[in-house]
Amino acid sequence: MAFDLSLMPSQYNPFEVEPKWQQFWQEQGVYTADPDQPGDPFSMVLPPPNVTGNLHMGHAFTYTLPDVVTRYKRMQGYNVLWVPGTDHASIAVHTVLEKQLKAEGKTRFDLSREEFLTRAWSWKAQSQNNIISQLRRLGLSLDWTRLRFTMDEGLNRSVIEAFVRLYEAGLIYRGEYLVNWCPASRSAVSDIEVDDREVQGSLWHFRYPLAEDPAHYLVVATTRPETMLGDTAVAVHPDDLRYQAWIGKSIRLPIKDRLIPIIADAYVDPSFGSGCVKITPAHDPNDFEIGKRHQLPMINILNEDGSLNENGDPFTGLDRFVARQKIVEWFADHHLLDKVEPYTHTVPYSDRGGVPIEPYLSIQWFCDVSGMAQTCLAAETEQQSPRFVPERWSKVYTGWLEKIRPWCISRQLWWGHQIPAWYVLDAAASPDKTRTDAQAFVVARSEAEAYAQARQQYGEAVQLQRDPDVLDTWFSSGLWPFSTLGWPDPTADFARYYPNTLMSTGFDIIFFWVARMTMMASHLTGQIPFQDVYINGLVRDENGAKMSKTKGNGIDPLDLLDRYGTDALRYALVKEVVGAGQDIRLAYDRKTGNSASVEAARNFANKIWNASRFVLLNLGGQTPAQLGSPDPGALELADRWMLSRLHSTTQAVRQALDSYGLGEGARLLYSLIWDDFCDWYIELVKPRLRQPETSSAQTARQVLAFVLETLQQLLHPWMPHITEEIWQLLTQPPQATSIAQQPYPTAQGSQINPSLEQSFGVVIETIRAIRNLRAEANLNPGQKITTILQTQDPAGQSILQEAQAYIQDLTKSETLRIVEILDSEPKQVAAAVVGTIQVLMPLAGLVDIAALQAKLSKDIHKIEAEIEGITARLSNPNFVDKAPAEVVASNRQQRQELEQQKQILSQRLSKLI
RNA sequence: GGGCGAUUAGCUCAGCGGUAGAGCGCCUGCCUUACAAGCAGGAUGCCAUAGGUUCAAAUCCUAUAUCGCCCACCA
Repeated sequence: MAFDLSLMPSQYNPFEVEPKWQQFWQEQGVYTADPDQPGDPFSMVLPPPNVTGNLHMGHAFTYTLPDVVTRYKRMQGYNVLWVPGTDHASIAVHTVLEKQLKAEGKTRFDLSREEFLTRAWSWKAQSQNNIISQLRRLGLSLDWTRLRFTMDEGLNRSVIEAFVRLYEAGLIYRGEYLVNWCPASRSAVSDIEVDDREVQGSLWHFRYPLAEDPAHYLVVATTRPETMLGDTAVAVHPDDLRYQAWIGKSIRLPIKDRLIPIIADAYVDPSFGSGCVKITPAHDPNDFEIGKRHQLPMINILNEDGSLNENGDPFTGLDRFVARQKIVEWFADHHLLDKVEPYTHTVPYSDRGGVPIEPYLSIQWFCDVSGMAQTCLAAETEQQSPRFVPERWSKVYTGWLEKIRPWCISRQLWWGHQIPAWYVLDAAASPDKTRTDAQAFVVARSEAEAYAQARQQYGEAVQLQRDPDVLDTWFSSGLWPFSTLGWPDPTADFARYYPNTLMSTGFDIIFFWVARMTMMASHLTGQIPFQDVYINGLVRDENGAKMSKTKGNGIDPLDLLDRYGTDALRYALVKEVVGAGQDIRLAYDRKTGNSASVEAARNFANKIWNASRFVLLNLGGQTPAQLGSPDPGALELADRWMLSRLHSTTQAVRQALDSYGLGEGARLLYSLIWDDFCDWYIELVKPRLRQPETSSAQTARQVLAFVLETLQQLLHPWMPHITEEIWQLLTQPPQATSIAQQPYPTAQGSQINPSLEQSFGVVIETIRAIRNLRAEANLNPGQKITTILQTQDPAGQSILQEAQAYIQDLTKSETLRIVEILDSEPKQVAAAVVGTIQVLMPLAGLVDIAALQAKLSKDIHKIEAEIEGITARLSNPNFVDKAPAEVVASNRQQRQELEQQKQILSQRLSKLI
């Protein structure tokens, strides 16, 4: 039965093949994990993409890498679970929705919380569908039956449980904190929403008179004069000799006429400015820390909209920037303005509001993570748990844990997990976040539980109001490795797949996410949540710049998928990866939308496709199983060479994959498939297949079938779709099954033959030399020639004899003579040397004597230079004494060979003249 | 200011102790019944600079320069 060619057009079409198998995998549940099945577990959770917008190139990269690992592990027989999901991303979703509201001329405060959340959920539904279909297009082997969302019912239960447990352990508390406040949007913003801009400002130097002696003053400098209204101290360095006498005395604060102390704190840099710093604990993070150290009062002078409050008297009601001017004028008028300098400094701006943010004192919820951090540090330094790949990221992780600070977990937003704390209402007052409040509250898993608790403590008539704030998104993300497995319930998944085997993510979220997961997990589950952390770098644009929305230099992965197919994009991204954690640059032409590197990968796919087409055309419809294994005794030289290459590469690929060498594995297979299999083996086997009835042809078919199937399995982790298609066409499995479920090829040491590979290399070089002579003589491709190979080396003789038919065929030599000694000397001969083999091509009337002469001379010069180098080395006694014997021996042998080559070339040259 | 990467062919990058490799691009021939998204052949490199270790350095060490990232940011 002949192969139906219509199944394989001469160009590979990923757009037909890829959706077909994505659907097949889904329908067959190929990636659905079963905890009851055998096999060592290999488990991962997908870093959940935000439910905002589309997948970008970073996602394509950071998700393809672990997919390669996962597919490898699955084929190795592990019981694999890879859990997909999405993240609710409080801030990002708020940003999107509030932008929509703004277009309608509203703010979220014009809506009820319920109305806002309804909008948020519908946005989420739409966005999640979009993202899921894009993840599917990447061909990721995720278990979709276990899809989670960080705000779904089960995860909400995990979050509430975690909060209550941490609270009950005394690790969650309320406290004062300076948040980044955006006066324009009247909300707190996170650090990542703060955009540092360099601005040309001024540094104002104010004189602060001493209380007991107004004639003397200290000079303090500030970039924000209005904050002086909230000053509660002036600080100097404790060792600063200039101010020793002042420490402990008081300043009479101008305008406010308030007495504030002069304190000593090592934070102050004596060499900067006057060495005196005004301290405004309620409006500056550093001052806040100093204020706490010295128990200074914290005076908030601002309203939520950035105007001055009653503490800002006499400027109450003025905008902060208007007040700034007034205050500067006041100091100037009172001869207390020492000087004004132009000053360039960075000012934090709100991404959302586009105005400078204010550090703003408020009551927030905190998590004391210091104990967890210590546990994680000990695990990392003592047991390398988790193990970072590459290892250098471990330092980033431990460095952050070492200087850990309390984690502010409350956010003044609506979309997210609402904090499970209820305030006891006394005078029907809502909780006031701007002052230290002594308001009573209870923390509980539900409102009913909260009331039960409150009634017990405060009597039956008690009324409760839930804290309106939500938790930092990273709080739920921090539970992701175990909340997705059903925690806190003792589920089968949790028992089987926790802790995870691998966490694969970008370096940018080691702090935000990886450390939060290890800390939360260490406390709540008593375990580090994953064994290995594989850190990937960035995908940079064609100029090496980081892709970002603001720069607008992103490259849309969907465009590249549409143009080249999924396998091509996957392969192009992974092939670039060296070791791990290295950034990659993606070639891209912004005008045409072409990407040279993805195109090269697409061409590689097409090459595989056509090689498979050739094999299938020659197998007569038989599968590898039907053809059976070749009789070892029937294997010919090329067969043995191909099998050796296949097995030695298999070994190298497995070694690479075992140490996360994903790019190296990709490159090894490229060369095996394109160079060894296509350029050499298929070409060598063609003459045998022209006589299909012979046993030589049958052996070739058996080897071709076996090698092709093995290649698909080897390559499958990188290019899952095309390998599935070819494998199905080739093996025609009777039942629905996927290549993803086949065992990964194992290398058989008995088939690996280095000396065969080496001597076959001589054959290849000889063929190349003959082809080169043909090309230089400008012979027509069809022109038949006679070739003479001369060598006295017995090993050379024997390999050439064995490969005679190959050489003759691939060089179109009508006659090929292999001799030890040249009998007759033809007149006009093109010549070259391979090792100790002399290659001669009699070409009466066709040889350009002058050109050949020049070429031979050039070769001789090159060899002489090499001989000189080796001779210098060998005549150095230190080298001969100290270098390993085999290195010395190989140098000697090399020199001998080069001398022979030189001799042959010189003879040839002399005969030419 | 502290830390981490990178610097190899025109471009993008491998190699990481025994004197250089790939893909793309370029040049020359080819539509050779698997593939022109291809085949054959070819040209191209003081491996950033300066020291050091070593018999031997693109490869290890130390500085320097340039580029890039992260963290902390002096009122």
